[in-house]
Amino acid sequence: MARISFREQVLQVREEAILVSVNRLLAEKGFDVMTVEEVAADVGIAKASLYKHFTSKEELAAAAMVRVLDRALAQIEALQARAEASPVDQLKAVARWTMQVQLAGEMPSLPAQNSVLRAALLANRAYLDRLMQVSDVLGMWITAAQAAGQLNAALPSEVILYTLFARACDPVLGLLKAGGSYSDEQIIEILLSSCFDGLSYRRAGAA
Amino acid sequence: MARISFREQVLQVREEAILVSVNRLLAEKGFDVMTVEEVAADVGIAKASLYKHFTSKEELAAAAMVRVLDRALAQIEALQARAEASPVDQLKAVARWTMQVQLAGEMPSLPAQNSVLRAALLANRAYLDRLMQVSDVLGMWITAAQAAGQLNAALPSEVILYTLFARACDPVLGLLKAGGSYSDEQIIEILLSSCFDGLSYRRAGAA
DNA sequence: GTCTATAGCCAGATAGAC
DNA sequence: GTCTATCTGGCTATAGAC
Repeated sequence: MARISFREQVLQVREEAILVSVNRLLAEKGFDVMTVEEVAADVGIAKASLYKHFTSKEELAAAAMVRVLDRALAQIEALQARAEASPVDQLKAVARWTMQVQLAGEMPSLPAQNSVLRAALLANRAYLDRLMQVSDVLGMWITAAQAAGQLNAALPSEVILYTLFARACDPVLGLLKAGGSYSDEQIIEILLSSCFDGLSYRRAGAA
Repeated sequence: MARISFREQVLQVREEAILVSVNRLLAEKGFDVMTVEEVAADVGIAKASLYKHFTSKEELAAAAMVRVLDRALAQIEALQARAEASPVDQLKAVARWTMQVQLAGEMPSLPAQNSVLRAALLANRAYLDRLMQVSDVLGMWITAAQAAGQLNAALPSEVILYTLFARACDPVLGLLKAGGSYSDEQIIEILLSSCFDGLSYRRAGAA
């Protein structure tokens, strides 16, 4: 095991603090509105110091995405360990976790249109790597659930994958939370039902 | 009927041209990235002239939202005329129209986090008025469909309303279109199915 | 590596001539 | 009402002292 100097540990801790701030600010305001100055002020360092750790605002966002994808992968790994759960239950657990993160105000939100940011993300190995890891595991669960007759096999598996990813930025969560009529847990269960069971009526006993 | 001078007609035409440009740019880039200068250049007038018609960027966005809500209300009115359709079919038709507009690149997208914009929208009578009109009609259809056993009565009606509204900014549409495997019509039918019937398997013949 | 200070740029909004 | 020219301010990013 390589020795890590005290100085390097301090740097790691600082980088972690930066990512916590970026994550929170990205969740609160989104990429376009968040400013690097804000991040620096939130961490309590100078803006120029931030740029020694991350060479651009886009890289800062990418690091935040890597961070949240790592959290997702940890969740997924924990789910894999419990082999008794059916594929569809594992997928529901992932969706539940995703919505919990969003309701907790910890889900970074990036604009889909910004081409500079897109290019930075697509050039970021760490990000792409995690994104593919998540997609691979979820894709396997989806295929298995369809084969087992738990998920609608008429839907393309990519549609199901994208739909699950989209739970991370579903505006309905925020609207219901703003309404104040439901607890976070209730909101999640309601949306889990509307997502998997649909808006239409289901005869009692349907899968 | 008040006489409208030629000069006033020219102004109305110009305002309409402005709104068309704003609508398109809001759909393409979103509010934060769109610039007033861009809008002016697209219309072919000077930025200062734009500010004679609309006193702020937020008001510009609000006017675009009023415009799209008017289009939605026209659709809804046309649906109301066809009384033979069941409530759930009318709701599906609205969702279908909403997704068509988004796929056509004509759905303005506003950030949910921007507080200045939110305040401007909530202070805009024309916007709130249309939003309530749409919500009222859809709300009635939802209640009727639930009473008729077509929609899941266990779901709060506001959840269904919000879920339908959210079709206007569903990222899955863009992801599938970018994939290139499906036509716009196929994408819409697939997402209509996943929205109303859910991701889970349904026994054949279920409503 | 950290800071202060600033370059360089571009946004939203306005002044004032026509 | 339209234009050109400009103001004002905030942004990303960097230089250079410590």
